[in-house]
Amino acid sequence: MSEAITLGDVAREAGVSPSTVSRILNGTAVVAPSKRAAVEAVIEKLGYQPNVLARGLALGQSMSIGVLIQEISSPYYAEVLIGIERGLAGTDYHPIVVSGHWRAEAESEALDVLLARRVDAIVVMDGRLEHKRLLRTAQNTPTVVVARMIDGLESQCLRVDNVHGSALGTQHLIDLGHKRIAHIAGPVDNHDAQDRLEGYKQALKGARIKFDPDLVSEGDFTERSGLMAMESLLSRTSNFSALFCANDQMAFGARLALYRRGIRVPDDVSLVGFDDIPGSSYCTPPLTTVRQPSQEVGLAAAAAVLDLMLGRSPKLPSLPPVLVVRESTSLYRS
Amino acid sequence: MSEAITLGDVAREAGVSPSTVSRILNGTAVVAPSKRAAVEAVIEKLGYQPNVLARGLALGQSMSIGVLIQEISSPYYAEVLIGIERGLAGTDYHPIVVSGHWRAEAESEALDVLLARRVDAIVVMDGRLEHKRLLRTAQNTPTVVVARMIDGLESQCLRVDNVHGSALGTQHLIDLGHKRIAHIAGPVDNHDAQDRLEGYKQALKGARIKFDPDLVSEGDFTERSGLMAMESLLSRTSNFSALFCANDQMAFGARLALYRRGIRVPDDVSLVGFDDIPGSSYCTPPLTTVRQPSQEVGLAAAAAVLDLMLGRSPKLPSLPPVLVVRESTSLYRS
DNA sequence: CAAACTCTTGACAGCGCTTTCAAAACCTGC
DNA sequence: GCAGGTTTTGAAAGCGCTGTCAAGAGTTTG
Repeated sequence: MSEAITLGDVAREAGVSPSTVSRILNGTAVVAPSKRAAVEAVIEKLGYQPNVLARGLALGQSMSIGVLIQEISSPYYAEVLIGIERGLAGTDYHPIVVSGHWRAEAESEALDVLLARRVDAIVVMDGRLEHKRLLRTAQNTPTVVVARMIDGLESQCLRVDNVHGSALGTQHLIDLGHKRIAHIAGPVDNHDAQDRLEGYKQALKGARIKFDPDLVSEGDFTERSGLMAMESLLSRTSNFSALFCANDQMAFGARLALYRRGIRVPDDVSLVGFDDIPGSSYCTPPLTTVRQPSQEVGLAAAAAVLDLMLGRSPKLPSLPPVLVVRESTSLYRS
Repeated sequence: MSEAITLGDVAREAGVSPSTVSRILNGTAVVAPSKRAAVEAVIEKLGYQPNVLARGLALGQSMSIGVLIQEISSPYYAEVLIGIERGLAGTDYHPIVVSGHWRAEAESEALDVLLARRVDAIVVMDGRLEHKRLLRTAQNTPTVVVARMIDGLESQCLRVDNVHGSALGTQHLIDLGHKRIAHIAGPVDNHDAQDRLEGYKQALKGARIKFDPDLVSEGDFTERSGLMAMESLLSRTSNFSALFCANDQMAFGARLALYRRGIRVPDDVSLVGFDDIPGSSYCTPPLTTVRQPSQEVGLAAAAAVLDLMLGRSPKLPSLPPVLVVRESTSLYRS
């Protein structure tokens, strides 16, 4: 493992001072064309790459943005991550991502990892980390919170309108003539899940369909939980013609439960999900769902932290969810 | 944005020298219990967190492991990433991941990013980066290559036996009585894709079924390409009763194409995929597939770089693919 | 042609930490 | 109670880079 080449090596080889090399590298000042050429030649020859860490130490900037997500394996987060990656492309900042696994304690440790690496800004996605901790962190490090609303940090929270999106999905079912619409909700302690349940209720109310608690079952956003929620629902009743799930992954699980019982989608029951993860357009039948603009969320989060670091107040666009009608829903027929 | 607390602050506050604090932090030497207690109290009180970057500079180690993947959105990579994350948990190392998007140039830039950050080791997954570049990099930085075989770096390449796995999947179809077995292959220039095609051929040969080029169609590992490949295949012939896809994502696409034509799975055609990504057990019908132990791959890669950094020669286990029979395959009936 | 500038350059301190080295403090035992 | 040995501790240098500052080189002007 040969030692890496340093700026000093370049300087010596080119017969100039380290300062000069630094200036050329950063364009901090004008240097004589001849020296510039010489230095650039040496850099090329030696294959020199500046040490970002050392630079960061000197500048008091690490040039990295911490991203705290819950599960890297979740397609939804993956999409947002892509957005962040793209939003940071072209800048000298790079994301470093850690996962919290939906456990406050693990999230806290993950946050420590980011802080210890002196990330210049943080994007926190979802999770159960205490508000206090988040507020304190935001005080010292520019922070943007996605998919959560933290009191006292409103201007740095980026959320899509889940209530509205959920109403959209439910309304679609209502428009197709369905009256008995079941719902598989997310974890009760999750803000998004609550909002989606709320949107479902609102849409029902708007259509003068009375809310029936028996028609809702709870999952935890995973496929597996969707399957189980569906089964528990079916064991209670099969008196429904449509199902709205709080996310696509649970919709997949539910769809499998239906398949197992020989209940056809959309012929026997219409199915609507939420998120529009990449797999949703390729399941059978392609899933009608409420699309969350996940990449755009990532893009916006990246833009926001960039703004924050420049001392500007970030403008967080409102990203409206939209209904994507595919093939898992059809007209109600008795 | 208040300034972060430094080791010096702690030292001053505790009335000891920075060296002493450092020693306590790292357990580098014995210090008087009284001072240790004092320092620890101050650390607690101030909420001090060591600056990993500064520490890295002094030590010549960044405490981070670079991971070059192709697409963060690919479920397969996501799984491997989880493995790496877990394999690194408990150490002081942390992964920093960059994506190459299957483009040699982008990969090269991504690698530069890692090198500029002076990562202590690198895990390269797949991709099209030139061997030369990889070899040169490996010379200076401990490197493990996953899903590729680089001449001259064999002992640091981790691959699963794709030929064997593919034969397994094909053989399963043969065992079920199928004779006309189609194949949707991956990109010809991809090593894994080649091996899987090879395995398919070998299994056919073993069963004395002659290979029919008309029955293979090429995709690029995405759902979309699977759909298109299937359509092009179907436009050519529908004289097959089974389909083996080079990965699960293409299997999903193919499955959709079949669905669109009203061809039932597994009743009309049996379907086998490769990888066993998380979604595969929750599609309808759950997909029979050849499981790649992706998390284990990540775990092994992590263990290997850790070994490499300690100067030990890494032991890369051979991780055999296994057939996972689910519900997308059934006995051949004419 | 010297005075008065302006532009380019290098020396040096410092970012937060570790580590070497030598001094200070503490032990032995005689 | 002190020589000799063993710990514990702090001063200082250094990791690779940037930024300040003042010196040096180069221009312009009266």
